[in-house]
Amino acid sequence: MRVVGKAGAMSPISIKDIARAAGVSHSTVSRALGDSSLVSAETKARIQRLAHDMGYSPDAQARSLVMGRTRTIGVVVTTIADPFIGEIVQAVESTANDHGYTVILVSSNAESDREIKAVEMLRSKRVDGVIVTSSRVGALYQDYLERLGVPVVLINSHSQQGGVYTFAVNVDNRHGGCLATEHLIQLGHRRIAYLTGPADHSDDLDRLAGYRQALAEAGVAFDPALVVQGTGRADGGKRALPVLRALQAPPTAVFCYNDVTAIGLMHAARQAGLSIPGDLAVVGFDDIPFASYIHPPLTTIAQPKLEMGKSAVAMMLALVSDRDRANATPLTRSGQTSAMPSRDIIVRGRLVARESSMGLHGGLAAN
Amino acid sequence: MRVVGKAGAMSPISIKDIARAAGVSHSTVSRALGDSSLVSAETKARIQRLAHDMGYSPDAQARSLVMGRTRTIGVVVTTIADPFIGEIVQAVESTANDHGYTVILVSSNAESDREIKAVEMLRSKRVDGVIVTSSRVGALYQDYLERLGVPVVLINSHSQQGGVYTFAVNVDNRHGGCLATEHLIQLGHRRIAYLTGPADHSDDLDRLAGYRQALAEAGVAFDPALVVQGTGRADGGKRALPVLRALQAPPTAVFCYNDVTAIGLMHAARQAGLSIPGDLAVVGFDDIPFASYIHPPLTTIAQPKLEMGKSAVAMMLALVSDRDRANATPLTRSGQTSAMPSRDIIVRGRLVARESSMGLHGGLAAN
DNA sequence: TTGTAAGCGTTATCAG
DNA sequence: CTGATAACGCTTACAA
Repeated sequence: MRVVGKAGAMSPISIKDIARAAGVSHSTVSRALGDSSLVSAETKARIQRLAHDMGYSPDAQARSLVMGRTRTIGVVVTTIADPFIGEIVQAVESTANDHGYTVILVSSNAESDREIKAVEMLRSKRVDGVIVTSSRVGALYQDYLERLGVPVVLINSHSQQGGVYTFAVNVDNRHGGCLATEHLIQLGHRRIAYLTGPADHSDDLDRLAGYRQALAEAGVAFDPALVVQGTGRADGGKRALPVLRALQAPPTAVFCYNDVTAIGLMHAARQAGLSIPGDLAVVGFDDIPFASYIHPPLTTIAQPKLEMGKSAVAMMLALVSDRDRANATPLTRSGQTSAMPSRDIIVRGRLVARESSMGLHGGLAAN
Repeated sequence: MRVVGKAGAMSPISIKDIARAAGVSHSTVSRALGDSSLVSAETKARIQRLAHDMGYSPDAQARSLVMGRTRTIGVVVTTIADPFIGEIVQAVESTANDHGYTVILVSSNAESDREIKAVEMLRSKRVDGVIVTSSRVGALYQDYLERLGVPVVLINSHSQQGGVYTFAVNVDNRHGGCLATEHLIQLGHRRIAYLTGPADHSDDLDRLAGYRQALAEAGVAFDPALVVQGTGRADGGKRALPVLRALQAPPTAVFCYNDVTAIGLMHAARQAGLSIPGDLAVVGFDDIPFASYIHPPLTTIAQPKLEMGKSAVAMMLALVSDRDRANATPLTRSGQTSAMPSRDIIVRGRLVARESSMGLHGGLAAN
């Protein structure tokens, strides 16, 4: 049974406390703890033991104050209660941790006042960099991010114009749109709708472009009536169904901006008595965890979320150490250095064919 | 067009810079910025203007160093790529932010080495408190948490024994288990299975207890064969199906530890050609966002996630300010103070009846 | 009302 | 190898 001692808010022990206990100066303790070669192996060992026994924990704030970096990155999301964002953040957080970095999480709910408040907070905390996920980064917001003076890496976010500090990791939306549409064409569909995400989202426009490209390559005429407005949320899919059915020549297949939209659409279709994929084949985008668990399992374009998170952190870290190195030689406008070959990383998604597009015994999956 | 100036890593401006520009001492600046009454309204305004114009941002670390608190809380989760946890964290993060607190997110993947690394990190960052979500807090882990010396609030987590600093917000699992089971009994089911979560999880045991209580109150005999082991993940539901079907007297309904398990079960059932709820009625627990979007929509016990997140933060903040106040009067073992009436908050879930238990025209939902 | 000085816990520079 | 000493940016007695 361990004696706990006074449970009150005792301030944690510092290197000075250890110094006193060890009969040395606090700088020697600092060196010993930092495994410096300027301390005799003997006293080093002694001090390290002592520090351990006394339950010493270095004060990251004090250290950061003098070191000029916090080993902390800010992660800004609209909401983490979104399965796709959740997976990205999970990847970001764990790779950051593996590299000794801590993550401060801020959610903005896509409200611009919260966004600027968030940035202000991160600035005060002196984060070494910021990663922004799945946001449409408006001009004002981007300006604030720029002024942070630290590297900013955008994941699947669109910014107005590239800024000095802004780098990005994006999925190849056009390619994904192509894959999805080609898949449906291959299954014999000719009237294929595209159910969009939120308006003015560049991801959405690129996926649409991929859709059109695939149609064109297959010699299928593009029909603007088949492009239906969604929201990027489940309700968008729900509300789109009646619109699709009201068309003179309704589609036999729908490519949706994302999985959540597709799920909303399928839900509504089912309630309307439509069979999927019999009456309507559906393809989503993202491959959220539940895509394979809904009924029918959703065909989708899988984004390599883990890879994207890792890449974003790697990019961030490269930028940070870059800046360290470049104290007298600041980043050039192009931001090119040996360690940082490019300011944009594009990763490709892959088609995950499931039953929502081809049924249990349909097309490619026949067995 | 704004001139950006040297893009290099210029250190941000400090109160000394402002002091120099304003022709006053840095302490006057500090006071002015802190809106102290010890500065003439005139100079105060002048300094505040200046600070704004110069783009000043206070250094939270320096401030924390002298103030002794960081206004930062650590949030530890197993993984945020879990819809339930995601929603809790969302609630925690936004309420914390509303109160001027920043959230450091750490995910442990339920690996004990990561858990202790996480705690060590939070300690170094000098967080004012820690909130732990949905973990089985093992003895070792809890010991580490205790030694942090800051308040710890557990959300839906079970700890071995209450420690000095450990407080909790929990859903009433027994009550939830009761609700779910009563619902199935009311629909006429008598052979009702319980599909468990991960082994040795107290949540699971309490839900089981609620299940048994409801059975007993309805005069239905408890059959141990109907308690089938799951994992808390979708695969648990999947693997449980054959076990359930192999029983001499298979159940007509299943209450699952959580929604994810229920979804895995329903998925498997569907592939096996069973109809839900016709062949098997299913009830989950949590009410994750997708519960209403799967097919059939899942009947479940909704946890008040927003309320739980808010309560946890409120509790945390109360504990923190408590400790502030109690510099000379440390917390007693009971931790009772005026502001903190109880060390445990229990919230009740509510039944959300959907089609997985009663079909479109079944029971209560008939219209 | 303002300035001076000390101190928070570190690291780093410079003598010894 | 080790110890003073300064510095990081801030708050806060204590003096003026």
